[in-house]
Amino acid sequence: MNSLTEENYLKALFNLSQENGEVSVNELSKHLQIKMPTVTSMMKKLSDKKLVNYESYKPLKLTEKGRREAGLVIRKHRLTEMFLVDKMGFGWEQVHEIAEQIEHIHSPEFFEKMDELLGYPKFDPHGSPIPDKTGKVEWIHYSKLSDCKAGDAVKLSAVTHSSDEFLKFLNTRELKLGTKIRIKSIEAFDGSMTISYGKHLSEHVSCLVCERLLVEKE
Amino acid sequence: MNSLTEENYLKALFNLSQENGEVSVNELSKHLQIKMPTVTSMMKKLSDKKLVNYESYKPLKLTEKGRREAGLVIRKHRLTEMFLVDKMGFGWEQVHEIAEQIEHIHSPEFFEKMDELLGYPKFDPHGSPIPDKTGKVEWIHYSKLSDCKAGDAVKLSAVTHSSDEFLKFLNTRELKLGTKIRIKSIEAFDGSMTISYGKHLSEHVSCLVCERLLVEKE
DNA sequence: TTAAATAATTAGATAAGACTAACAAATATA
DNA sequence: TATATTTGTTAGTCTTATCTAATTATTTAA
Repeated sequence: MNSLTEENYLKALFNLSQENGEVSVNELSKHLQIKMPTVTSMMKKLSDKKLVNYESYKPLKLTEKGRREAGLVIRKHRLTEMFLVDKMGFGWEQVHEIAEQIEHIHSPEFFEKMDELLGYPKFDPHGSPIPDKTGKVEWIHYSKLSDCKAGDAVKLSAVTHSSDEFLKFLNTRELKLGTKIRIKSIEAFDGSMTISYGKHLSEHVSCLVCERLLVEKE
Repeated sequence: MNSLTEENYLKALFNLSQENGEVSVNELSKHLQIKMPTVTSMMKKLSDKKLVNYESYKPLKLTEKGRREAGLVIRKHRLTEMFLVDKMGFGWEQVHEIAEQIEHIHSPEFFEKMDELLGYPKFDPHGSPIPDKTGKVEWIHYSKLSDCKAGDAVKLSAVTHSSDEFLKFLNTRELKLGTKIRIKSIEAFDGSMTISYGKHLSEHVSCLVCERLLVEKE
């Protein structure tokens, strides 16, 4: 059984290693807001538990076991977010903080019941895939809106950040998952875009926003 | 902000001091399964935080502030139990363990939403009153079934123990809250009773069980 | 290719919350 | 009332998870 703290390290490693599978101590330290020596010592501990491959001065990698256990925590997080939105009436911008706590509840029955009541959902309210009961996650490769070209027609399928402020911003612009977007133009010097969707015929969005929106080409 | 550990001590003090308002270190130690020296030092800490009136070798008493904060934890526990039973379809014997964990979630909105979805319930699935938003609880004085006389007709209104095994036992006997019970006879030597209710015309229940059933006289 | 900057580790300290062993106070019993 | 038992406290240790300061590797830049 992993402690709440260990679960948080595993989850962070899982999320950070999505790209290349490797994470530096420094990255992990910054992401968790925990000083590097503390991270180093936890990596040794998780290495003893066969959850992380750790060698001095080498990048960190989750083992298969570590990936599985991290996946199970993330499964609980995402199921919870879905439950809060679908069954309790929260907005997608409100659920991250609550799920961050509920993901550590130890009760298979509780999450089993959520899953059942939700009808076994495959994605959470931010478009992230929900790992299966073994902790495995189907990795879907969406494009960033920022990587699209002027003229492209795409569908908003997920967001990469779940902070309250960012999602509230999307709410004010009426940008939600499923929204069909057309890229009217891209500013060459800062990567910001002018897009149209629904009733919004001409909205300007910054590069930062574009990088956080994941889309599927139509 | 109290730690999870502190919350558990407060809650235990609250529950144990229902009778006379005072609890001994020994009692608290046994109830929490934590050795006495640990309890003593935590009492000093809670005393510094003005949550407990602590003096060496004197019985423990929650302060007004302590009672309020304990009440708020118990409110979260009982709202959760109600939610699990009413909105998620758990049995009353399954919810204690889960609520024991969820009661420590820090999110007023989460419990506010539960309360709203449940229609502001006054009692949990075991008949215990749910403290209000200030942590205050309406103390209702039911009788123990074991204190009733032969011939009494009563209604089962609450149970004093929420363990899985005990509640499963009540399930098998189809004893639920609201059940009208008539006491047919009482064994003088062990206090066990023969009772009738619903389709059960003659059930024998031990003294231990009678002490855990709270009833209202009709 | 050496010096500077960055990243990582080691060593040692601290706080929370648990423990045991030993002692002291209060209560119960002979 | 004197003694035995039970209850409570003190002192000191352990573990987990954090920190800072100092040191060592590695990487980057001159």
